[in-house]
Amino acid sequence: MLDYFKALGDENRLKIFFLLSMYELCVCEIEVLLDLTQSNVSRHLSRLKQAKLIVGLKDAQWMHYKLDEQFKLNNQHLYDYLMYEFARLDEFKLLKQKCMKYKNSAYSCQTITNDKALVINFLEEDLKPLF
Amino acid sequence: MLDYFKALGDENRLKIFFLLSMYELCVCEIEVLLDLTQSNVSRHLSRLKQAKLIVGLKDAQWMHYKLDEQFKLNNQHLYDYLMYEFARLDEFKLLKQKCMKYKNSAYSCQTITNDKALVINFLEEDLKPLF
DNA sequence: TGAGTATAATCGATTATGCTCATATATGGA
DNA sequence: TCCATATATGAGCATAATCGATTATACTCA
Repeated sequence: MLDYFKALGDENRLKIFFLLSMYELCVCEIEVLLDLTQSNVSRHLSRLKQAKLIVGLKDAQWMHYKLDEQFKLNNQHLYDYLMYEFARLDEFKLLKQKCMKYKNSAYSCQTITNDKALVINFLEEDLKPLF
Repeated sequence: MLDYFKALGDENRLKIFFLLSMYELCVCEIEVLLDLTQSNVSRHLSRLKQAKLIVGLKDAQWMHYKLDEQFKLNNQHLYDYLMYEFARLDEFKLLKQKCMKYKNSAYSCQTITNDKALVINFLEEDLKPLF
């Protein structure tokens, strides 16, 4: 319980957890979606993995991360709480838009880091304001 | 949400929250039940209060703290999760025993700090091992 | 009003955390 | 084999959190 709270008690890790609650993503995708450095993302993912909130799957040179199914099953109330708040808060709604825009684009794991700044910019454009 | 996780992401604060989920308690009682210094307890209580997890009520020179009812109402899933885990984990079962032993004793807010070390010792004695 | 006590606030030392930069490891493909 | 790319990790730094000790404040009661 303490490990969960510590792991989720950081803004960036909470956002990463949110993204992974919607899609299985690799490090470079999270990097772009949250505009964080690679080493930073990798470290946060390690902490989430260590807390058994997420699991990593290696595919060629990419590491894909997703929520740990055991966590969901064994912590139903906490999971429900997280999903409820994610669906309710504007900050996460915007991030969801951004994530969907990426998923609907032609970008992928293989092309996303060719021009990171460009993709970050593209994803920021024209998000529907919620406020 | 982040504030809740940060506030509960500390062992001592989680224990304090647990104690207050059972009983309304004052600073000196928490001090003895968890064997922490006064300033330490006071600081942790401030953080929990700041996160709107607990509320403080002043009664003469004593500050009594208890869970914030609004928190319970507005965060049902998280609250249920906490109660479920508290009821399940040995660490909290032991602490509950200790707390009940105090409540059933002759000690009170007024007398508990006369000989702090003595009361701490008394409360530690003969707890039923759960392991 | 003054002594005693409970709680809060403050200070400095220590430790933990998050970040960046640089480097190491692993994989795929030329 | 050699290079490019993806990820992980170590070093160093800045900031924040934690803690004990001390001081300040607020309250009670004689």
